[in-house]
Amino acid sequence: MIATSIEQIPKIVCFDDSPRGRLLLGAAYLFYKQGYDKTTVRQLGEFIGIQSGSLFHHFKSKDDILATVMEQTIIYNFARLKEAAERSNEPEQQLRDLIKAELISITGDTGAAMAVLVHEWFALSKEKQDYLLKMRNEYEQIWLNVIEKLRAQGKVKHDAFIWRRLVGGSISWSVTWYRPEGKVKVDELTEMVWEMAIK
Amino acid sequence: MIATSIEQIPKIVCFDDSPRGRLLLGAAYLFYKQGYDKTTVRQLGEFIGIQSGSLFHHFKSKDDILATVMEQTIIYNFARLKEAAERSNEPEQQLRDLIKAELISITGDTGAAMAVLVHEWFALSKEKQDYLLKMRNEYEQIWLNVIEKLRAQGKVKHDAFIWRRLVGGSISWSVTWYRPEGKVKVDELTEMVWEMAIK
DNA sequence: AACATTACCAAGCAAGTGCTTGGTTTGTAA
DNA sequence: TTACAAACCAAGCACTTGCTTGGTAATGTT
Repeated sequence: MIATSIEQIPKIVCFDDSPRGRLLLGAAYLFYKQGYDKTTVRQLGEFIGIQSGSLFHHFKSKDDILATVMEQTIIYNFARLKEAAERSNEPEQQLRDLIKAELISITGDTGAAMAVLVHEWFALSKEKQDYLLKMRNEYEQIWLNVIEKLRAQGKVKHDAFIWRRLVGGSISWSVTWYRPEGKVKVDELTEMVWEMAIK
Repeated sequence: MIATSIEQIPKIVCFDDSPRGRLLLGAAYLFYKQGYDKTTVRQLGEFIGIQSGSLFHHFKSKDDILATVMEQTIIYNFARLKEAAERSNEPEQQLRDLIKAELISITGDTGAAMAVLVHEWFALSKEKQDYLLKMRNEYEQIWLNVIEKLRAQGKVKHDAFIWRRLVGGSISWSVTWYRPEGKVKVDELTEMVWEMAIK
């Protein structure tokens, strides 16, 4: 059920294959599978094939590892969302692209890291939370821009913030049940969320 | 920001005011505020005003405290949902009642305990997960019954399971942002979710 | 070849963890 | 008053935790 070494798990694009990158990859996987607190530095060391003490050559604390996993994940998925938003000029299509991009972030290759981002948020220090929140706000701004265009066209009637939160909830929640290898494909799911959001 | 003794926090209906009940109330609060792992038995003891060792007179392990908090929460909110479903015979109104009931579970008095249920699920032993999953299934069945009625009327077109998960996601996610004491009232939010779900 | 940097090991420390133990207090009912 | 169980205390055990330290091997650069 749970892998015992880093060779057994799929790569994640936002982590390179330097020693540091592999460390982050392994950390993302273990934090995802068992939670941050239940993952010990000894276990993480063994997982990637070094002594636990050697971890602290790359990062100054376990906390720092978690924060870096989250930071890289946010940066990468921010870029992905931005790219999706620029793929079209037509708001309804833009919305479709945003939904799909976010679904892929959550259920695709970066899914484990994204889950860590949501689940272990409070394990972070307050300062790091604030720092990452700034990026999060930029991310949300992309959504809000599209929503406001849809509101101007009368296609969204509710408050933009709340609307985003309801739609975002549907998407985020998919981490708890959706499996990309299952029957329902991402495009279908995208369409269902899209219809619910805009009809 | 965070309370230091049990007198400062609001009661939760599913815990009585016996020593055992107060223990569970305090545990739900601390687990909610700081997470299960970061809450020590010493802190919990101090919070409710007894020695840490005395906790184990009431429960045989810290794990057992968490499981009991979750169990009581599920039982109580299962009853609440059942009651809501029986309030009307008209599916559209039933749906409204279900949405509102679940929103109240999550954002109202039992909110802290519900958050623990979601957040700390994997901290539970496998057997206890299985046990609680059975109750969870009964809970979901109430939803599915109403959805199937709506499908028969042609008011819901998508697959019932996925539909429920998208709507459930919107509702569950509200724990991350919604504050009952804020501007938006529960009835308004209910209406917004309802419209999104059925229109 | 000589040096510098990066990556790592082996061992262990200080602090904190859940939980146990043996005994004392408090409440309750006959 | 006596009897008994429930509720609790004070102390500490056995263990795990994140992290430090002083040193060695590997890697790359000039």
